[in-house]
Amino acid sequence: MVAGPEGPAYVCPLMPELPEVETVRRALDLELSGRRITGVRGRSIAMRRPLDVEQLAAVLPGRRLAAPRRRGKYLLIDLDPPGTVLNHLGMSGRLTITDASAPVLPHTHVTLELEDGRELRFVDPRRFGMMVWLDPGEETADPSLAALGIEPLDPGLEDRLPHLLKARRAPLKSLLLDQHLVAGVGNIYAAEALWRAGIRPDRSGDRTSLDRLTALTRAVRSVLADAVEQGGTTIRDYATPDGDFGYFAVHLAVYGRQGQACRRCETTLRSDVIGGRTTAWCPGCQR
DNA sequence: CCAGTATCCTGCAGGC
DNA sequence: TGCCTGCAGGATACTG
Repeated sequence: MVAGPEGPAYVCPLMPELPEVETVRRALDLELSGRRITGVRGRSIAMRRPLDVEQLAAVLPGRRLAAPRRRGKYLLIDLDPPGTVLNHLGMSGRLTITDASAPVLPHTHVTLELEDGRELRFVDPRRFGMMVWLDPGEETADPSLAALGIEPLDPGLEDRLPHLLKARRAPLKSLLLDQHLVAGVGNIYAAEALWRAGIRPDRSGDRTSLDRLTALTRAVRSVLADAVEQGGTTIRDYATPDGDFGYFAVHLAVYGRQGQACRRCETTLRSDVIGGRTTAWCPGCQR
């Protein structure tokens, strides 16, 4: 996150879910709050939502970055004079803070030039992410944001989520990934939360007791909170120049560990496709 | 409304 | 060695 003379500085790692986006948010807050944007470079392309560099270039220069916010996996970068850059990292998106002289990574779609000689760059090879401008007032009506469910680290999750899950027939794994119910859980932390709660990922919501759904809800919160804390550690230590950090610092129990022994019961972990997504789990202790 | 599937995109791993 | 295929995933459009 710090723009050293050597080059890139900060990046979001693989597959950004809530903890990773929160880590990026904190980095932007620490590094860029108050900085003025002096220019915008890039080329308009098709992304999750169309990337309109001409529009960004028309509105951003002259504005200052304020404290960024996060909603689910979305990053909202408020500016002054008011207006917001709404950003989603998709699954391969990165935001880097670098000196202007740093090498430009492939698939750098937008570069924001800052008054202090640094640059904020949006890099996203798979283009599943997005960066769009929201005029003041547009945020409340934005279709992406309006559809989002409960913010999982906010109070009230335990009161509401178990009942939402209980009302649905789909596999719990699929329900945790549904951003309309709870916003910010992705494939990795959904699998981890189910393992922590000892619940099979293919179990349907309505066939699970409220007590167990409450335990799952608490597991969702704890796995996200733990990962945020890990990211925070990484922030304090700063990222390696190539940005490889994040998941390596997190102790994953099941994701990517199929074929290996469960850390709780030694059973060999397996991997199944549930709701179209690869899901690692333990047939020994997830019931 | 709900559940399930296809789709976008590139990089990488595995097979031959 | 090199090409080809398939898979990975978040959000959303679509189908039944």
